[in-house]
Amino acid sequence: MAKTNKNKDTEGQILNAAENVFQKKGMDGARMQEIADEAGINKAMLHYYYRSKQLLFEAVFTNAFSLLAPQLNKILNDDSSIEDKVKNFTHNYISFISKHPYLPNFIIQELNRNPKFFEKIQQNAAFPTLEKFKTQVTEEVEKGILKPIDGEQLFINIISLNIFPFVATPLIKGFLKLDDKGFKQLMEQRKIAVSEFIVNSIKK
Amino acid sequence: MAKTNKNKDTEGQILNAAENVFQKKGMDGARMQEIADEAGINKAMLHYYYRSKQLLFEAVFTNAFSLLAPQLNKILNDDSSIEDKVKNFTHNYISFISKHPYLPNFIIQELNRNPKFFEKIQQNAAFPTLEKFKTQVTEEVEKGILKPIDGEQLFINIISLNIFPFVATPLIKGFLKLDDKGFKQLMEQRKIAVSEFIVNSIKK
DNA sequence: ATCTTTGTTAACCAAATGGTTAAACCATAA
DNA sequence: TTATGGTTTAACCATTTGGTTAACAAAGAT
Repeated sequence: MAKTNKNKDTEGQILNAAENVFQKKGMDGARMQEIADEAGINKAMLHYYYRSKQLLFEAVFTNAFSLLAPQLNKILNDDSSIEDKVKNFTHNYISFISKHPYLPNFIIQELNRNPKFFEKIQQNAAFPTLEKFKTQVTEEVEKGILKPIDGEQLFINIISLNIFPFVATPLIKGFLKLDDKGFKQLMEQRKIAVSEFIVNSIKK
Repeated sequence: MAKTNKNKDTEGQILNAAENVFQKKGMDGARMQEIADEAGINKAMLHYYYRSKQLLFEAVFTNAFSLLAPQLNKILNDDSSIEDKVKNFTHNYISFISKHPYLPNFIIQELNRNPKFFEKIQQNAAFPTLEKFKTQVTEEVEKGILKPIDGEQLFINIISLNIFPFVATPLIKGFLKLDDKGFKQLMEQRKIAVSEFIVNSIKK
């Protein structure tokens, strides 16, 4: 039933299927049988390749985060100005997430369920840190490029504005009375609207 | 085990316990036995008063949303200027959520699990609509009080900035290397930081 | 006092679920 | 051809879980 089975090998098929099911239903809601059905194989194979539901889930989770991490690095560790980073990140991130709509909610939800998972993703090679971004904000404020603002708060603001609509999609669609198409259009507009909104606020 | 059992009656005790468990673990992760234990009663009582897990869950869910709805009405249907509403809402909402930290994530998560629940909460008497807010933004833009901005985008921005940190708490705590106390302080600062950020962006 | 309704419990049940096993399958190297 | 090793399957198992039942207690109602 899986649409995009790039992998011919069983192990990859399982991971693909597990991604679909876990990201839609979460650890608690997912069923091993459903993953097996989606992969078109016997349930015992899941255990043959991944031992347990927990381990299969962890494979999916770290995999998911390693997709997201490089996106965050673009705003945190790129060399351009804050203004340019905001513009680029907003544009790129919304494009990226439109292709992986379940990703942010999945990660946030499972991190809420078990905050210790954060340690697991921290081991990721590309794990992003805030340091550079914070000093850069301080510098640009001192140089008079930006209005005074705390780097941490700005970081939270940027990711809030970009990520939240994709986490709370049903809520937004409900309040704004949008169907799938309308929501997509609105997110398309946000590529510019959000960066304008941020730049308007911080640029001197 | 429940800390705040204001209700002496069994039915209320069950609802309190169910709120605790459902909001922390979600529909799929919650166990009827755990709710019974938390309420200090027999599991059969849950079914005696609420028939099924599904119905008990729905009672908790609509209850939770009816706490949140009046908060949203403050920004959508209050009579003050946009600037004042932003300031008030930001301040009040962050205070409110600090007392109910599981609320926004619970609602968002369960709405993702089953988007049809939106119809259920729409029947709520105090259900907020966007109409007034949108026309008010258009008016203030025309009067030259605000820079040109779309009302819907502004609404999304406001709730994103206010809600997201409470939905993605473990992520924020991880990136910013904060403990509980540090996170609380940061949210306290946001009461002013967020409204400044928004007002800076939209005020002419 | 006794009947009736409501509340409460322990024991029980059927279905679902994660996980295991033993046998079969199959490619490949000797 | 036939061992050999990894791969796959159907059947099975133990536990968990939402839900039920029948007996019992408490409290009004008559």
